[in-house]
Amino acid sequence: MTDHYQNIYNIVKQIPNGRVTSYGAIARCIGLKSGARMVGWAMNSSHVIDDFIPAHRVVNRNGILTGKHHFDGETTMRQLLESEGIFFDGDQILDFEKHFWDPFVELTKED
DNA sequence: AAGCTGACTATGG
DNA sequence: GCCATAGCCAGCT
Repeated sequence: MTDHYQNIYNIVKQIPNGRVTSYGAIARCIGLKSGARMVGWAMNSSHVIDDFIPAHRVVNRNGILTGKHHFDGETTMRQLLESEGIFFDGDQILDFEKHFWDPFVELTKED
């Protein structure tokens, strides 16, 4: 396998517009024992690959934009999500559960 | 080679 | 509800 990285990217790329998920959710979804940190690390490396990775749709379990500093601007991540219809309280997503996109559901339904 | 850091999470005080 | 610890492990110095 191309390592868990490819799996992570695969999941993140499937996050629909206006939805978000957490690092831990992705990690567990692909059975990543390494923990959620590796997911974040993968995001950091996502800028090297050709695929577009909507990393702004990946936040921590609290719905907080912990990775905003890795974008062009400190508000880029938030503005991207706001443009997708997500509201914020500072750096925290409002109604996080409503916007939460569970990778398990997507992989389970598989229609 | 050894140590530090980090886009995390869970647990305990 | 905030602060400290611990588990996790890939990259960087």
